[in-house]
Amino acid sequence: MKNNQYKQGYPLVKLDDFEQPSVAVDLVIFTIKERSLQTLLIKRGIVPFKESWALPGGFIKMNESLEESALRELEEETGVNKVYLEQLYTFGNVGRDPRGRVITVSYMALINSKDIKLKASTDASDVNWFRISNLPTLAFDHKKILNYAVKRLKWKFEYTTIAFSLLHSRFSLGELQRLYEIVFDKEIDKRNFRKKILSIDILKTESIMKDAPYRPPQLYSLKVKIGDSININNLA
Amino acid sequence: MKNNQYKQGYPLVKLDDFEQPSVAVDLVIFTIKERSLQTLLIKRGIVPFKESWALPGGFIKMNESLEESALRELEEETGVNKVYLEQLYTFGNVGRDPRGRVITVSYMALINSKDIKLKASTDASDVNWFRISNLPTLAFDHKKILNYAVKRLKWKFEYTTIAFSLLHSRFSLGELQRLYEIVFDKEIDKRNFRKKILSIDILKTESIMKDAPYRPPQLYSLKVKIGDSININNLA
DNA sequence: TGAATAGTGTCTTTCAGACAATATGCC
DNA sequence: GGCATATTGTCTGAAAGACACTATTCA
Repeated sequence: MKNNQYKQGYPLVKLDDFEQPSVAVDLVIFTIKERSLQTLLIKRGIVPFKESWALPGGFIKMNESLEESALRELEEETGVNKVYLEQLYTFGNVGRDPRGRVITVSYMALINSKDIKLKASTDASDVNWFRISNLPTLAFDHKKILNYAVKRLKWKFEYTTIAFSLLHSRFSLGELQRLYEIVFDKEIDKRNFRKKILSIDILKTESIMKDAPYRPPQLYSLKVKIGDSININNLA
Repeated sequence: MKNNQYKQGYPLVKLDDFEQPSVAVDLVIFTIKERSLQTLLIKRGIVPFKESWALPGGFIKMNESLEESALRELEEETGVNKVYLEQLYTFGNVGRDPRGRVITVSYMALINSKDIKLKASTDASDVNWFRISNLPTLAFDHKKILNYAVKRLKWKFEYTTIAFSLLHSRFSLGELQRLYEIVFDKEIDKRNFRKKILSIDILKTESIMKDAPYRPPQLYSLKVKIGDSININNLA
C-alpha cells in the first residue's frame, strides 16, 4: 500500500520512518436562507461523536489535491459544484480526534441557496442547515473552526467582492444591501451604502427588473472578478 | 507502528483504509538585516533537489502540534525560541514533492536579527540569509510559499502590530519608520507617519536614548499586544 | 559651525456618517 | 390614493496626504 510513497529512486528518504497522521478536509458551507446566514451540518452516524452535529468533511484521497478533496465533499453533501471556495486554516492539535492523529484542513464555501439539492450522505444520518446565531453543540473542535470561518467571512465581505458569489449574476442594490445586513447583523444606511458601492466602480448597469411586486429596481452585474479587493468600510 | 491510530475501541473507523500522506511544516523566517528584509534558506544536502536552496522545515512528529513542530524546526535552525509565529497556508497538490504525497503547512516567523545564532542542521549543507529582493531558485513549490508569506507580511504590517516583534522592547519612532520603509520598499513622510502612529495610541513613552551618535531620540514601548489590530494606512 | 538625526504644524482634499424627501409601480 | 419599495443630495467632522523648517547632540 505504501509503495508509491517511494518514487523515482530516493531510497534514503524514508517518509515512513515517521508515523503518518491522517489528513482530512472539513467544510464550512455558508448560504443565505430565510434572511439569515446559515451553515450546513451533518449528524454523525458513526463513532466518535455519534449523533452529534459536525461539519461535513472527510479524509483526503491520495490522488486529489486539498481543494479537489474539498470540492468532492461539497458535491457529495450538496450536489453543488460551482461555488466560491477558500482554504481557511489547518487544525492539527494532537488530541483533537479521539481516534488518533488527524490533521484537518478547513475550507469555507459560499453557495447560493437556490443551487442546493441536499443529498443524504453515507456517513451522515441527517443533514441540515443551521442559523449561525443558533447552532447546536458540535463534534471535535468544529466549533472553533466555525468561529474562525465566520470571522474570515465577515472580513472578506468588507475587503473583497466575495459577497457577490451569493447573488445571481444580475441583482439589485437592495439585494446586495440585505446580504451585507444579514452577514453583519446590522442595519446599514441605504444612501451611504449605495454611494459607497457605486463609488468603487465594480458594477455594470443591466436591465430593470421585471415582475417586481412594486417599483422594480435597477439591476446590476459585477464587472470585476469575485474575490477582487475592495474596501467597504467599517461594517464590522 | 500504526497501532496507536486505533484508540479507545473504534474498530469501525479504519483510518488506515486510506493511504496516508506525509505532513510537513515549512517556515518562512523573516528578519531585518543590512537595512533589508531577509529570509532564511537552507541548502539541501539530500535528494530531491540536492544542492538547491529551500525553506527550512521537516516532517511533523506524532506527538507535537503543528505549531510545536514549527517552533522546533525554528529552534533547530536558528536557536531562537521566542518569536512571532503565524500559520500561513497549507499546500497539498499531488505532485509537489517527487518523493510522494507530502502536504506542507507553512508558517511565517519574525525574529530580531540580534537573537539569531545560526546552527548547521543535519540535513542542510549550508544555511544563509537572503534578501527578499534577490532570491535564488528554490526547491519544490517553495517560491510560491515565500511569495504568499511576503504578501501576508505586508498585509499584517498594515493591519496589526506585528512589526513591533522585529524591534527591541524600547525603540524610537525613527527605527519604527525605517522598518516600515524596508518592508514596503517605499519612502514614507516622517510627519504623517508619526502623526498616524501616535494618533492610534498604542505607544508608551519611555526614557530618552543614551549614547546616540547625534540627537538622541525619544524611546517608546508598545502598550498593546503584538498582533493586535490597528490600521496604518495605505502603505501597500 | 557643520553634520547628522529628531521633532513639529498647517492647509487641502477626500471620505465616512448622519439625515429625509421624492419617485415608481401595483393594487 | 394607499402601499411597498427604489432612488437621490447635503452637511459636518475626521483623517489622509502634501509640504519645510527648527531642535538637539556631537565632533
